[in-house]
Amino acid sequence: MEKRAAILAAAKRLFIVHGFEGTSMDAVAADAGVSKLTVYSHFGDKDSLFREAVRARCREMLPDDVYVVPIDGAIRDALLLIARAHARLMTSPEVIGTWRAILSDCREGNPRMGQMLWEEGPARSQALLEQFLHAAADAGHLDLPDVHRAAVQFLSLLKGDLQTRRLFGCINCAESAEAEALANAEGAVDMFLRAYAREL
Amino acid sequence: MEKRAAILAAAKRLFIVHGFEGTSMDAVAADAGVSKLTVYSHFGDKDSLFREAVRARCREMLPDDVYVVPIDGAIRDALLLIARAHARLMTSPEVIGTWRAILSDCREGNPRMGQMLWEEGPARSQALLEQFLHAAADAGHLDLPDVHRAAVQFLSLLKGDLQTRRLFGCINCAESAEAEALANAEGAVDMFLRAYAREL
DNA sequence: GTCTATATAGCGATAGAC
DNA sequence: GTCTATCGCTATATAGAC
Repeated sequence: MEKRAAILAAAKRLFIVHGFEGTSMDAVAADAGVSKLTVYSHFGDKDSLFREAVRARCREMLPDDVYVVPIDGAIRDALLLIARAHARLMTSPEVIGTWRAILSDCREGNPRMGQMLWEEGPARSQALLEQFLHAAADAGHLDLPDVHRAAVQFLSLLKGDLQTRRLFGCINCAESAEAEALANAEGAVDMFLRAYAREL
Repeated sequence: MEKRAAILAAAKRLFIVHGFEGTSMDAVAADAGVSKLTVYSHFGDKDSLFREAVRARCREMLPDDVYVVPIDGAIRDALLLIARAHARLMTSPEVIGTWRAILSDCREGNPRMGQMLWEEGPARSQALLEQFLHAAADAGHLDLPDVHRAAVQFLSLLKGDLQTRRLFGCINCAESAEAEALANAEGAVDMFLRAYAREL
C-alpha cells in the first residue's frame, strides 16, 4: 500500500501542473519511482487514475470550516473572515492547477470530470455559505430577498476578475496579487453590505 | 488566398470544439478540403496555427456596442440591456469553447495565449463598462466609491456561477439555461442598484 | 503551390519472466 | 506484485513528384 500512495501523489502533482494530455503514464511512473505496469495494476487506465487524483485533490482542498463562522460579533467581521479565506483558496496554485487540468479535458459534450469538480468544490462552498447567510438573516443582520442568489452573488463578488486572470496566467501568486486579493475581498464585503445589510 | 481562409476557418472551428491536443493537423486539413502539407506551407506549425485561429476568434467575438447604451432613460433599463447582452455573450458556445481551448494551453508558466484572450475579451468589456458607469455616475444616477471596482463587480455578478458551470459542462445551452441566465442578469442588476443607486 | 507517401517519435496498454 | 521489453496506434512534420 506504499507504492499506491506514491503513485497517487505523483499523479496529483503532475496532472495539476501539466494537465491531462500533457502528463504521460511514463512520467507518473518515473515520478513515483515505480514501473509503468505497477501504475496500471493499481489503477486500471489513465482515465481512472486521473479521476482518482482529481477526487483526492478536491477532498483535501476545501476545508469546510472556512464557511462556518460564529455570527455573535459584527456581521462585517464574519463576512470578512470568510472572504479572506475564500480569496486565498480560490487563487491558490492547487485550485488553479486543478481547474486547468479539468478544463483541458472538458471538450464538447464530455462532463465526466467537470461535473464532479463542481460538486466537490464550488457547489459545497455555495451550500455552506448559504447556511451561514440563512443564519445571519434569521439573526436579523441581513435582509436577503433570495438566500441562494445572495450566496452566489457573494462568491461572485469575491472572485471578481482575480480567478479568471489567474487562470489565464495574467497574474501569478506574487505578493502584490495577495494584496490585491485582500483589497478585493474587502470591496466585496462592502458592496454586499451596502446592498443587503439590515442595519448599517 | 482562398485555401488559407478555408484552413483558418476549419482551425477556428475544430480547435474550439476539440481543444488543442484533441485537434490533429490531419483533421484540419480534411475539414478545409486541402492536403496537410498545404496547411504546413501556410502556417509553419501547429502552434502558430492555433495562435492565429484563437487570435482571430478573440477579435471577432466581442461586439463593442454591447456596452454603449444611452442613459437618457431609467438607469435600470440601461443596465438590464447591458446585462442581458453580456449574459448571452459569456455563455455562448463560441466563448466557452475559446476559453477552454486557451486554458488547455495555459499550463504552468505559459501565459502567451491567456494574456491575449484576457486583453482582447474581458479587459475590453471592463473598460467599456467602466466608461458607461463613469457617465452614469456623472449624470447622478449612481453613487460609486470606486468606478473600476464597480465595473468588475457588475461583471462578476453577471457571471454568477453560470459561466463556471458552463465551462465545467454542468449545464449546456438549453432553453432552461437561457431562462436562468436572464433571471440571473436581473438579479445582478437589482443587487447592483441596491448597493449603488443614488435614487431608488 | 499542391499532392501522396513516409520518417520519426511519443504514448497508452500489454506480454512474459521473476 | 513488480519489473523490462515491446506492440500498436496516432500525430507532427517532411521528402520528393507533379
